[in-house]
Amino acid sequence: MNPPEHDTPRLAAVGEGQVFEGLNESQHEAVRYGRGPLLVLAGAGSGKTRVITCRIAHLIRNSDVPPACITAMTFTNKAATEMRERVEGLLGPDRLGCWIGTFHSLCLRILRREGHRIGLASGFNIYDTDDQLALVKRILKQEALDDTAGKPRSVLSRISRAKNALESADELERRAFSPRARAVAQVYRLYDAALRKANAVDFDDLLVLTVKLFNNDEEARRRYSRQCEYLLVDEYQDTNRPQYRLIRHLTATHGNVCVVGDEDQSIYRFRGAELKNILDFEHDYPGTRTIRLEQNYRSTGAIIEAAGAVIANNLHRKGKTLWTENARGDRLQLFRAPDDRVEAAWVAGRVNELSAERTLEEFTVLYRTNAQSRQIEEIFRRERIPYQIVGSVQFYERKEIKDLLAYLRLAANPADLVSFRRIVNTPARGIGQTTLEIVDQIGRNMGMLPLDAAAQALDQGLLKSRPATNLARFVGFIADLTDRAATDGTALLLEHVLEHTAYADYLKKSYPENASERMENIRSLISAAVEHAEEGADDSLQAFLDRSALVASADDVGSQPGVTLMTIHCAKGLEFPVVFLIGLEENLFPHMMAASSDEDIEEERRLCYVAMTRAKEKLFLTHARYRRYQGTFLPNAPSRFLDEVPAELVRVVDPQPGAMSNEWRTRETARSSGSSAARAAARARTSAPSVPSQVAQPDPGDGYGVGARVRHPRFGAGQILGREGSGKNLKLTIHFDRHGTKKILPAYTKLANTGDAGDQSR
DNA sequence: ATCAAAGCCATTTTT
DNA sequence: TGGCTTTGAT
Repeated sequence: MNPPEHDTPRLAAVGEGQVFEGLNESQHEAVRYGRGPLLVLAGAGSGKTRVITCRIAHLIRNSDVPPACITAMTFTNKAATEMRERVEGLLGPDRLGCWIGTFHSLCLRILRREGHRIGLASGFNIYDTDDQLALVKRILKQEALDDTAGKPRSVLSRISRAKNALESADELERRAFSPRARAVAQVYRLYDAALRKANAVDFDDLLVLTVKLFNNDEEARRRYSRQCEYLLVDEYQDTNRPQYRLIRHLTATHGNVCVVGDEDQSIYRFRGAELKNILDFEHDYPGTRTIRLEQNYRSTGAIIEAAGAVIANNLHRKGKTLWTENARGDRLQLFRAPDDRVEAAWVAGRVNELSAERTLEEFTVLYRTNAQSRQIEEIFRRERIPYQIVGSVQFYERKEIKDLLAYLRLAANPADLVSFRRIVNTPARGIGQTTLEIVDQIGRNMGMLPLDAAAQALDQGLLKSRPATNLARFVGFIADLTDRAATDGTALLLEHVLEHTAYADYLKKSYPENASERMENIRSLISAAVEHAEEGADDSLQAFLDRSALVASADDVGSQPGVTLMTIHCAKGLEFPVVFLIGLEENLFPHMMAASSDEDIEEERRLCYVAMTRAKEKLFLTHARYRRYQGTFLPNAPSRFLDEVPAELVRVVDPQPGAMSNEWRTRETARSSGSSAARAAARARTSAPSVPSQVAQPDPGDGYGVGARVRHPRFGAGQILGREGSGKNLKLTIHFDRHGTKKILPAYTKLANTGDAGDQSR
């Protein structure tokens, strides 16, 4: 397994020193390690990108490995770009020759070349979630399965889960025991058939079909294993089953793979990431050398210690202890806000205070759910603090962009049913439901593609004259577009679509509020097309569409001036001098939906760990005792994660008595002094600060205090949100983890008290 | 065909 | 609470 030529790097190689410069001992070992499986457990801020890039440079420069045998896989384009640039920085501007890209782009490349071997037609389009959803909705409606299978979103997510488990529709059906599961399996089968018919693949398919190819085709497998003779995988903790299989296939002949990851930063379980991939790596690849990168170069000692104490509560980990030579730094600050407005105001106050000596770009506000950005945005606008929100609506998900691209996609692939449907009457051109139903009918009965079916309907004179003219014009336009695609560049095609459809007028009419903004987006799309052509790689329409499908966000983090607001998920891989982590409350973080299983709680804790380790110098934590959430104003106990931070690392800040928001004040005075909420608030203000959290609500003595966790014989675990009446008439509003919110009379139902969510001290 | 009212329902989302 | 989809009326 260890051919001698790669065992010892050649010392005489030019620039060897440069490749190794400044690496610590573990990093150095990881970079120089020869052939065979290598697991690099890289803690947050431990320089893992550096290790990967240096290793690639070292292989090429010092070990004479041909670049064509090196492949590095990442999850994001951003990571891939950064890696490519850094390797180029180390090796000089000469052409790299090795493959550095995302899993999806690698698979796409393979499928474009080899897809025919598994019956995939060339020129397929790639469907994103939007397109998938459109297809699922169609199927549900057509088959009248809406009621049985569930809502489109949930059906789609079940299908996706099955795909990520490498389960076919047949397999899903075999172990489907409820009518609903059977219906889902049926939709899955129809959905896959519809995809193939539309000559399209979804994101999951890119991976799944590549695995299928390698399952069936040994020759292809061998060919690509050669390109992956030195395989490096980034963020291994986030790989799902197809990705795992893919890596196994590609390394079956040589077992030569270097995976880099951190089990403590795995936060995509909900998308199929399997933590066991990294936990079992040593078992899967016997003879693995494991190297831990535990020195953190990013954060202060206090931050590292605090984050380490939190993550130590997880059981499912390999175990690492992050340390740093950096100064201890300030203590963390914890602000206990009475409500979410005060919380937001406090964040704004700290930003204003600290911005005397820092630029706004050094701050970030992190939250668990997108909805939490609202309060922050409001106060930032009021205080005139510039901010930027990252990751809410992706550029390529905008309607105007998707519309325009749909024209090109249909021109490139006339089978693309979803694109056809999307634009056949957008902008409105008098092609209505009735017309489309006729076309649909023909398409299904005669097995025709949408455009052909439309032509057929016209030929047979099945349409009234007005719709017929309109439809004929549309079909003609797409045909014209297809012709032009052979000669014109993408930018020109887009301009043509824009002009011919009078899309600008459509925008003005349909979206008077923000038509110009949307038009600007279209301009950006056209610029992207121009740039793409200028890069000179592959100017074909397909190459542009592929890129549009796989390149997610156009706007990069930090590209806009101001404070950055984003979810914790979006923050992964980033770092900021000052971090505000807000909304540290039970039900929110850890999120209600994740309260049911230990695995989910551990993932939430990892999320908390990721958030904390983004901070370089200052870390502020906040929780609100009351929060407006989904239209209601509810109490929440402080997050259990707060209890896990050692008290001596935290300075607790309680609000000024007068610092309550108006709404809070009116509530407080409106209620009688005996009201539990008012008492809780009073207690919150006067209580001595301590890190083990206070209960948000006083216990009324019967064990059914607001915030308490209870168990219902039929609905299972839940949390008390409110109470009315007393004695026999006591009525509780309980949110059940699995069955939603219900009103329960404890006099009639036996409720078991499972401990107060507010008091998590173990 | 188009628009307004009314119901509905809420995590996270690298590609 | 608000954003999205469905429904109903013109």
